[in-house]
Amino acid sequence: MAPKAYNPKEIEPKWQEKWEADGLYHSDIDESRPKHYALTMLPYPSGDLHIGHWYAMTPSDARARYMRMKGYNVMFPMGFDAFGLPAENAAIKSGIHPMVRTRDNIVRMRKQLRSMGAMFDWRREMVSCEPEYYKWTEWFFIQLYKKGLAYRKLSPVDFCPKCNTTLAREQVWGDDRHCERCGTPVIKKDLSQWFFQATKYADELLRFDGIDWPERVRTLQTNWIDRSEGASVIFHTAPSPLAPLPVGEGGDPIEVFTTRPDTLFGATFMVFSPEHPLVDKITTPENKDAVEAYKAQAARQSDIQRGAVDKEKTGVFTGGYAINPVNNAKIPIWIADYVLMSYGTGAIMAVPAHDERDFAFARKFGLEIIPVFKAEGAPDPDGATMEAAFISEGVMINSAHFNGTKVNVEKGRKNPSIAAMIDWLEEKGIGKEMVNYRYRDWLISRQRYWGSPIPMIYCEKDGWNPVPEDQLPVTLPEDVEWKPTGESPLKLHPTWKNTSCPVCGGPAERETDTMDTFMCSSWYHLRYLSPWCDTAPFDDKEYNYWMPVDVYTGGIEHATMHLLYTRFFHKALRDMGITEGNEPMTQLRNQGMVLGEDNEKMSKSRGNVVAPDELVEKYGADTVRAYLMFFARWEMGAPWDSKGIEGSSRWVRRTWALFTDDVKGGTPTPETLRDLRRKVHQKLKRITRDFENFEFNTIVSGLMELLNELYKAREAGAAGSAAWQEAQEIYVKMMAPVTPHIAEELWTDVLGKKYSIHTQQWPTVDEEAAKEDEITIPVQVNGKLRDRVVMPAEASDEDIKAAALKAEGVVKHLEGQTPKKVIVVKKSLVNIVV
RNA sequence: GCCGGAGUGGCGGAACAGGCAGACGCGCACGACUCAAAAUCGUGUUCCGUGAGGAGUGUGGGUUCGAUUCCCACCUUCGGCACCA
Repeated sequence: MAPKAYNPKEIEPKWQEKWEADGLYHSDIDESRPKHYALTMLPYPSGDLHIGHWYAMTPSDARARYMRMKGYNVMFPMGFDAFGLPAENAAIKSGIHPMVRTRDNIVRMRKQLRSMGAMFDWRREMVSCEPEYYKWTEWFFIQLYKKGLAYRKLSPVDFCPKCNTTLAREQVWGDDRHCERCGTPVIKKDLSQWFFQATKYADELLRFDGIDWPERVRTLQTNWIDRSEGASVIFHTAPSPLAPLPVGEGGDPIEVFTTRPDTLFGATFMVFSPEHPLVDKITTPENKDAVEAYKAQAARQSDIQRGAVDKEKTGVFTGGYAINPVNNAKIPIWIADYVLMSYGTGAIMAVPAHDERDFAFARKFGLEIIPVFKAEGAPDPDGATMEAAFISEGVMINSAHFNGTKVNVEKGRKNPSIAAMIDWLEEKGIGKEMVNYRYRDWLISRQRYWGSPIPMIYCEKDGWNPVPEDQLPVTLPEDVEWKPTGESPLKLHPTWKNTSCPVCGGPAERETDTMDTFMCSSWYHLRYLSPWCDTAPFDDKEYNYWMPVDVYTGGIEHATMHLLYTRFFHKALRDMGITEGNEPMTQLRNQGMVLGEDNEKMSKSRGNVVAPDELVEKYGADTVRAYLMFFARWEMGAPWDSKGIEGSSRWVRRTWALFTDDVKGGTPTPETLRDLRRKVHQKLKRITRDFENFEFNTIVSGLMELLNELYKAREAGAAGSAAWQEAQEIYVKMMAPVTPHIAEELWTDVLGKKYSIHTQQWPTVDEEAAKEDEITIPVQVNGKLRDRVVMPAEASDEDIKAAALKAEGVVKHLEGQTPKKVIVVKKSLVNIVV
């Protein structure tokens, strides 16, 4: 019988259908086995599965399969993050309803996802734009509202004029502050919107106890939150010439945040942000024109202009004064755009002697500079002549009873001078220890249609109230007009917003903004637990068994957005008793990006997009899977190489040939069989380790090496022996997570083993078989390789040393000299020093 | 400026306790098979040198018998943050 040719087009759909029919990848609660919840970030249903999706999902799938073979009860679900701007923008252009388009795309992408041969349990699929899902997104909003974590605030927000919607801080990218989605520079708008109080959890979000997340992500999140320790100090406005008041009495309080309270005695002026609410009040008539002009100019400038670091300092004097609470000094108040309303309190105490910015400002405008610490032992510096702000360690001066206190470079209370000052401020009641964050509350509102409705109702009499929970979901109306107006189409709908107040029953209006889609993706891992559940967002039984997520995989680009939101969400729910544990995802791993062959990011406009469907058509899914795992370090990514896939294709076909060639066994020597078993078990050991460590490229290269060994062994007549049978079995089991279809075909049909390969146990290493009998030991003279000696594995160091000294290459290089020292590294190397 | 990755052949990469640098694959060269090509198989492939040999993991130093691996300083590059008080 002629061997059957390798035909992925036949075997891949065949097994996919059988696995599906048998429910092979269904994951159900099974208390007798340890659980493993493997999660890969869900796609947005843009229409086509991209090679990047394959790159992200294939190794995740392979590892989930490996864990299953290791004996875990594995859940590996898949779904769609289906709300969002692109569908709505497409609707504005084409008139096709986003729901229609999204559902069509999902049908196509499901089919493409199935072609990967991944072990997704499709019974657990969730789609975030379906009312069965967003009912619970709304429910969560209400829970957060009831817990006091949702609030409404009028605030300047970043607004994308092209997408016609507000953006969260993290959706604004780049130096030119452009929209994450469309690249248009954002503008500022004042809108009243919903926020979640994520900052309440800032400190906890900085802790990563008990979770195995990459250093890189932890750093990004830590920098994003940017905790800074210091103190809040209350200054007061001083009596102005127009309204004289006794010093220390009256005046408006001015709260400032400072990381250097120990420099308070050197605060010689204050600077307000031009938008600070007290500016108008303190400005004196003679300064009014200049102040107004400066405010107008600052307002006109974009954030990028204002934010330029090397920009020359600008500012104007308001005519107003403040009282420094530590020494009652009367100090002038200026406004300058280097003070931002969005950080701290929008006002600073300026200490020019010890802050570079304040120093530059003081020199430019001739303001007083008083040094309050100096290098130990140095003469007192003179504020009038010093050339730069002094920021190293030293001792305090010019600071009343603090003089002599040591100042180091530590932050917060670790610095003795700061600790001493904070204690004193608190005792005197003029300030207190405080922590400030760059992190902001989460802006939820989007002036858009295609998102989950915000289930809130406004009544003239009773204000804002949540929709009663038994009336959820608030569904999106289907008959809306697509107009890019900057308002939600829900606002323009003639009747949808009209409702009655849940408190008084009188006429009221619904919130017409919808939710940020990050809200949907903050809890999708919970919906996978029981998407069939209609009485709660998830079934507790499923939660208790499966959660937390054991391995979460996805792109690094979500580090400060999705991953931070989902952690906040989990912690907030925990505090309401809805979830348990401190973190939703125990282990996180990030994959890199597949670039185009031109080394650029893949995009339609560049024409460098690689279509996975074509590759599957040409090579089969197994080859594409193997290549994606092989061609780069997973966490790094690499540019696509269309020639390289030939290597993976060759490996798959050579594997097929090895198993299907009609080759009779010979009379192998015992050494051949011993060698074969050794190679097999050594590779098994390494590949097992690589699966544990997410090192997918070496898993495939290891399989390639083993295949080469199998060919050699067959050449030496090993076919048909027991060792050969074992080698074949272990080889197929090891390739099963990587190339599930061909592995199944070889296991079930070619070898005739019991279906299915994917329910087999991962093989165990026979350490005895893996051991080397003989070892080749490199011998160096002065660190340079000169010869090798072959020794029995159990040879003593003495024997190895003796043999090494006699080796031909060594003798030649010793040239009769006596070795000073001979280093024998156990079973690995000899170095002779002369 | 601050924080964090990464620098190894023509290319992707390997080296997992500090111990043979370049596994595996792509590409390339030569050979076998073929009328020929493709496919397949085989051999070779870090650089310099005919050779013995020498050099070599971004650069410069250090520790060590021995450093891609550890330490110090720097360069390049990618990503994040940035007048953050």
